[in-house]
Amino acid sequence: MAKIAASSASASTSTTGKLVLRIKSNEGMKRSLRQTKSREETKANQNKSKQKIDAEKPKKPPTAFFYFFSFSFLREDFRKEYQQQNPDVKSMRDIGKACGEKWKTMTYEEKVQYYDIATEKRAEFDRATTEYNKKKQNGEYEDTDEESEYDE
DNA sequence: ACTCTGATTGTTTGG
DNA sequence: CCAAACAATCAGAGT
Repeated sequence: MAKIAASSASASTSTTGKLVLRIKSNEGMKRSLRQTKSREETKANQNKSKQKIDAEKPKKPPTAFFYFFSFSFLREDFRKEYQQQNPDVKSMRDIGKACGEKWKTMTYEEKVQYYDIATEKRAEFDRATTEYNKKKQNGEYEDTDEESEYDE
């Protein structure tokens, strides 16, 4: 069973985006991602731009898994226990793997909790995107859409 | 000392 | 539809 039916509670919301559930062998997924975010943060820090600029494109909200991930870190039990079980483990990646594995083993009901949070967050993100789009319409940025071509 | 990388899955977005 | 990118976390490792 363990089949993640697309008819999830979050799916009921039927947000603007279409939820395409496709479970494929993503084994070959590329993991070489460039987490340039660190640089952005550092850069921002150097810039002393503590205030976040809403004008920027809204960043992608953390997924359910990420919430679970962060939550696990908040849970001292998890970290402590894991460290006790794996004293050799430095920390990050290994725990991530464990989390991922556990995540897959988690039941739908367990995951739905995080999914719900992620769904709500997505709604806000969607709203932010809309507002961002609106702002763009004001002609605030260089982002010249292809549709901006109209006779004059 | 400061900055980056590393790994996990899910969601986003563009072509 | 497919593929690539990017979201947070923290400590280790490199310069």
